[in-house]
Amino acid sequence: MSEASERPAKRVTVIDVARAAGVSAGTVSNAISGKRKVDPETLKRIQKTVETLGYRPNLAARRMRTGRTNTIALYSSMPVAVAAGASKLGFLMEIAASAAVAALEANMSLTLVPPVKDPIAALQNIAMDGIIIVEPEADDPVLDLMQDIGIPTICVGKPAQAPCAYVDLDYRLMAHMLMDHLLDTGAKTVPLVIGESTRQSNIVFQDVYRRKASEIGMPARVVALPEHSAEDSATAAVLKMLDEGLRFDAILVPIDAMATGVMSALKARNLRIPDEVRVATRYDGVRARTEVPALTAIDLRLEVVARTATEVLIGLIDGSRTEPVAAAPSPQIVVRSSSMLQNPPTTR
Amino acid sequence: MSEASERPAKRVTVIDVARAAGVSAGTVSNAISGKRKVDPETLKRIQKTVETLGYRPNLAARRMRTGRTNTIALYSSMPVAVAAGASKLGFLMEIAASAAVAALEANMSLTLVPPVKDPIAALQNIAMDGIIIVEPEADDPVLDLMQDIGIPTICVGKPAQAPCAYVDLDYRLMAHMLMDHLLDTGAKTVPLVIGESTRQSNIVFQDVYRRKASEIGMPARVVALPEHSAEDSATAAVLKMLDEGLRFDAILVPIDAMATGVMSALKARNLRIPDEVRVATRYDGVRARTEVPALTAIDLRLEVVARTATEVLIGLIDGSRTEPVAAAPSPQIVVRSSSMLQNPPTTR
DNA sequence: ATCTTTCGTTAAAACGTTTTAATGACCTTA
DNA sequence: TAAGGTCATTAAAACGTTTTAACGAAAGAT
Repeated sequence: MSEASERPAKRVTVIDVARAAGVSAGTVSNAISGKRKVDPETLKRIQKTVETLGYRPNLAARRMRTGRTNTIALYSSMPVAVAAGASKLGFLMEIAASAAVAALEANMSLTLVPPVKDPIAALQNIAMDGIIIVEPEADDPVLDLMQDIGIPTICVGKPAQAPCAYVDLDYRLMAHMLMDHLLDTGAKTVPLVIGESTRQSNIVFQDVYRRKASEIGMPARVVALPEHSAEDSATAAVLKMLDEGLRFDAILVPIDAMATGVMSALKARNLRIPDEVRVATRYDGVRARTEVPALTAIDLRLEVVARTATEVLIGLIDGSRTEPVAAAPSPQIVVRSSSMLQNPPTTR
Repeated sequence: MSEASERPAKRVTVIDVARAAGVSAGTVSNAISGKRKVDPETLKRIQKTVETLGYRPNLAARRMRTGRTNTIALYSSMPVAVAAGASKLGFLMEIAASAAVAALEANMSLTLVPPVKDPIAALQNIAMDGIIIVEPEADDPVLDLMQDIGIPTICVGKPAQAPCAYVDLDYRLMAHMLMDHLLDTGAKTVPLVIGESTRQSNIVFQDVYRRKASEIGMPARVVALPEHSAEDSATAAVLKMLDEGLRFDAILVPIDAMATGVMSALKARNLRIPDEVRVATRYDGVRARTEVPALTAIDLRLEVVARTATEVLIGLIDGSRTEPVAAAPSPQIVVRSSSMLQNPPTTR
């Protein structure tokens, strides 16, 4: 309090400490970092001096010298409508929270790069040792850039480009779980409403869906929609289907914003959920839970995914890790009212 | 692609650019920053050289020289149970998303400091020009530290300490809105379940509650609980009240984790909500919305709050802003089933 | 024609740290 | 006692940028 009122002209540097402790700057550095051995006696003296002078290292100088920034960036290319959602929450932020904690435990900090118009420009002003890219697109320019300039990178969700570390989200398994669940409710006709971008999740869901459909002799009906106006275009698309006389007893809508749109359409045409139509989506986030009725979805185990990604990335940065592909935790299906029949069929 | 396979020994520096363009390093610096005037001819030449050489400034060096890090930190002291909640989402992340976007627009980046055991230690490793502190406690050590070392600081929610910039969340207004709403439903006895910490929101809610109670001649009943085990202790406390024969027809539970706990207790004793007991909480987050029945809560306008806080903070950092207290956006009450009567009383 | 301004540019200093190579002091071994 | 080896320490270099003060040339004022 008393000394806080003074406006101290100079910040205290390692040289000040050295002078006060009667040693050289190098020794102070060694004492603080513990990288080299220093006499216990002098060590104690230096520590005391650091304390009394209130020395706090200049991180920028340290970083310039060492070349390390102790920062990792978290980036997502998902359009805001999907990534941030109505309340700016969701998937990305769930990952951010866990990644930040994991990073802090390794004395790193996490910088957020939310979806903006020009992410490349934004990234130029962010110093980082590595980056986590969430759900990269097929030719994600940010991923390409990072590869080019040699920044350690890990993706959450397998990237289409070959050589990049990733933590898989196992969309294949998720697609199977959801499809099987819907079919278990006795559904015979199950369209797929999905994003039209080249994101890996879209591709895999579509692939699994088509295989399963042909396997059980169900006509495949895929509705691919733009992600930027996800909710509205989903509503429109489903209304169109219904008004053309197309009927179905379940519908799979991986992208939650689209699921919300689909629900609107179904309700607008007075279809009872789940009795007449069962609905399932992928990400068990706010949208899935607050929809009425609540949507069946999948617990992606994002805390585990984010922590794993962060730890692998730090391994890459340190150069200590050799195996860049980490196993994904098993997702869990969360069955909710949107697909929960009172009297489920006993056979498939 | 082709040149990416080489492992280039040296990174290209401002001196390389200068040499290639036939000017001095200083001129290159001026050309890039635009701080000083440089001949259009040379400017163009330098830009071209930067392009062909693929020069990317070393941010650490720049930061060391200028003393600016272009980073702001986002910190919350709230215990994890409240801040992160069951799904690690919520309040803090909602602020983070908006703040990050606002920061990026000013060429700053946002670093997350999630609640960990020793935030002071964590902060030591984070370089920042300023910090946003979310809901500081009465003698928040982080706030004190930042004040001491003179880092520009802004709080979201008015701090108890006097001299610090803040964006108010106007708890007073929120408390009034919620109390008035509950009383409007005809409630005669309305206990308050609240956190026992010295956080400003707790203090204000209690104050408003007591005034209003004495004003209308209602016996004030305040249950102050520890925040670290919010949900469980709220359940236990309410069960105890009920089992001691205490009755009430509404209950105000500002902290959403506690509201969840209160709901469990009410349901355990078979009290019908909202018919027998109305429930309201403050933050309209995942918990409020996913509770069954959904909880009446307040839209805090966090996107606006976060953006404002970020902009004010950047003003403080630049030294351009003189007025450190920004007006809070008006919160909106969101009435949900937990307090929505079929036949509301016509008079208070 | 000379004196002052303005303008674009530059060489050198400075930012605060870590690392390198060198220096003694002290101990061990022969 | 001399040679070799640790050990803790140090002076100086290096990291890559921005800023400062100085400079010459061109332009304007007297």
